[in-house]
Amino acid sequence: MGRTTLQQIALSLNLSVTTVSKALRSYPDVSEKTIQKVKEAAKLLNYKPNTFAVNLRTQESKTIGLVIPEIVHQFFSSVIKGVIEEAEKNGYVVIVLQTSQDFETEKKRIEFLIDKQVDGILIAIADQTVDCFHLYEVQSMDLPVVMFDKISKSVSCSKVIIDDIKAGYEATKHLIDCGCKNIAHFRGPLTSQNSIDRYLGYKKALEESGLKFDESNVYHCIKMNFEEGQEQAQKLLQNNRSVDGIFINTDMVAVGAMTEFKAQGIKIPEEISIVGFGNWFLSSVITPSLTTIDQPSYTMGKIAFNTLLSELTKRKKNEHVEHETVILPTEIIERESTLARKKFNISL
Amino acid sequence: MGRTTLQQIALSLNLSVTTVSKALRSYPDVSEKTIQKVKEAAKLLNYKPNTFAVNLRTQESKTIGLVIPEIVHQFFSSVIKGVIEEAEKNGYVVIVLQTSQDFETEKKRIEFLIDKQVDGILIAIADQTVDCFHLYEVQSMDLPVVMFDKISKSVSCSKVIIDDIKAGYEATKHLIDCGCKNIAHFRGPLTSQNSIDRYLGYKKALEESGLKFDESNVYHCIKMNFEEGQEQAQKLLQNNRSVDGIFINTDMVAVGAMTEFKAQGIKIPEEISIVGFGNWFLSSVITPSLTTIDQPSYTMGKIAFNTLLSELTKRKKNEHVEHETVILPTEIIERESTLARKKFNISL
DNA sequence: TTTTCCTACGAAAACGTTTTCGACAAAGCT
DNA sequence: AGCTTTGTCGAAAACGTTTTCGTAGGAAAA
Repeated sequence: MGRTTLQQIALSLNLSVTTVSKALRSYPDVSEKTIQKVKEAAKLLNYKPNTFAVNLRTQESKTIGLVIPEIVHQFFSSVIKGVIEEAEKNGYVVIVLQTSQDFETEKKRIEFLIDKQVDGILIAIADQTVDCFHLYEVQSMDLPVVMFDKISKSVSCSKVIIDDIKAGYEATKHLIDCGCKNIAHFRGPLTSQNSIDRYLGYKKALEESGLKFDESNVYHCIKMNFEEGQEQAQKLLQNNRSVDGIFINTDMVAVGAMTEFKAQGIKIPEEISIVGFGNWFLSSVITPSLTTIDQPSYTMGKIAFNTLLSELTKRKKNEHVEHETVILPTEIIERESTLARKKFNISL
Repeated sequence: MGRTTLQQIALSLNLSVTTVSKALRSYPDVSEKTIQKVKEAAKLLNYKPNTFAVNLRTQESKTIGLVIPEIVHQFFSSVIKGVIEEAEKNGYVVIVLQTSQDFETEKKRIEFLIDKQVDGILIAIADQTVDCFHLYEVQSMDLPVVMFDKISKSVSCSKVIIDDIKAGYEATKHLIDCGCKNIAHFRGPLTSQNSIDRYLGYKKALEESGLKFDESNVYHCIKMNFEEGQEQAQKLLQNNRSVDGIFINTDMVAVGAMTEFKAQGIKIPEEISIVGFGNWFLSSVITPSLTTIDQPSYTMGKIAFNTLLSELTKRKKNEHVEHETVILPTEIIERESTLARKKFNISL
């Protein structure tokens, strides 16, 4: 009973385990005739190699770890999908783990993956992550690491990202083109490279257009959720009623802000234009629909896996691996939260 | 170099591998003194058991498979989160796989998991799944299966579900209480037990309230996405303009339908009241907000894992395992898509 | 004929654990 | 003293592969 083993095939054919093993992998030092015989017998007996034994012998698990801040999240769940699909195609298994944006749990998750002996790690680091010693440790164990989306410049590894500065610049530029004169920004955590770059893009667009940049127009979000969008919107209304446009770090916060503005009777886009980030599905169905920056998530997952895979295969062949940084394109999606004002300008 | 092994600890302490192994697991036949010595040395040398060897020896992987129709999906991603969290607490690893609601890929995924030698499988079957031989096969290999949410009555295993009949009944009852007289239903695939039960609940509510049940008021959705919601809404408008309430199988379809109704200038809830299903986040932020049925997803994932875990531990102890069916509570969330009409009735 | 060279196969080690079974001493009991 | 019990430890087998190294025998070359 149980799984058929090489042993059993060997016995049934009067061959040795060695020959059977080699035959199944089409070694050149076994005759074509026996290769056929063995493969037939294997199919007949429904032979499946014992993963545990193979792993132990080859010292690799065909398993990679995927570490992300949140699972229930449109962007990251799309990444998961991309990674898993690509992994499955190549016979790899993915262990998905979540950090809840917390540094300590991130360290624990990495430790867990090392314990489980994955072949490599794909990670989008937590916003709270400040140092990356836990990743250096991974690398010191000779495991390849590929970072995507939420990266740290301090780690020397392959990366798959978007150009957040450019995206932030274009989002802000769009608001300027719509005629906004006093543009605020809801930014993310200070430690997040995404937030930093989008903020820099925002600043650059303002300065290039001759609009004054005012630090008091920048609002900080930490948790980046719906409620924080509402809170910051309230704060903005208390501070400065002359703001006529906002570039918001992420769609979820933008939707929170829009909900608050609507509740206070402020008209979007007539009084305030809003640009979000991420092109979440919900941004297309809320009223008014939200202008936003589309960023690839599914393909980012696919590409991230494939760069990791290529590092893995190169290592196996003892080839030199060159770290590469892939930058994926973003695109602005114009919708109602800015459209009206643009029309208004054109008619002038 | 590389990982420290039992061998190395044994050597450094002048003990045998056997004793070291036993000491680390605190066997009773090794003295307290050496246990301490060994554990110290293990910590000092940063010993981590080699998973591959342990797996091979114990013939278990501490890994389970999680098979779901879609990853990028509010409900299922929450389930994933629940499962993974609970698994991590218990030292288990989760392999997440997606079927895209397709029967053939479901079979392939199951095969993949068998190949990878998981200890058990958690599954929400695809809508297109008609027979469950692939699951019988899993069970015949002595692997426990637990189904959740999307189940098949033909499989004898533990299940974690909601009472879809009751939920469908209450959704429809709510529409009736709001004064709707001609209530339509957007149902899901014929092969999905969820859809069947919600449909039955809808029918039951109508009949109990003395409203006529009309099969032509039932619209079939297959893919259950936004676009289908729009299409069915269009179809409904062409067929029958006297419908004043709809119970829609899932929020995403409901949002599609609402978008179409709004585009056609039909007022919600004044002309048509709508109840969705699932309490997706977006249903709370669209205009008007959507009345819906809240169903537990995160806890469903947690409970599903734990019932699987208990089956696994019982099997290891050679205890008899009793299949159980856990039914989790649902709750109706009343929002604007039905609220107004209710108020109107009260004022009469 | 002898030597060399392939071809096709197998023995055995290794991967690192866990567990069974014994061994041996010391201690406890008639 | 003889016997059993108890407390510690280790040898060895086993899990199922993969790979290194041999070897037997026949064919080709000398």
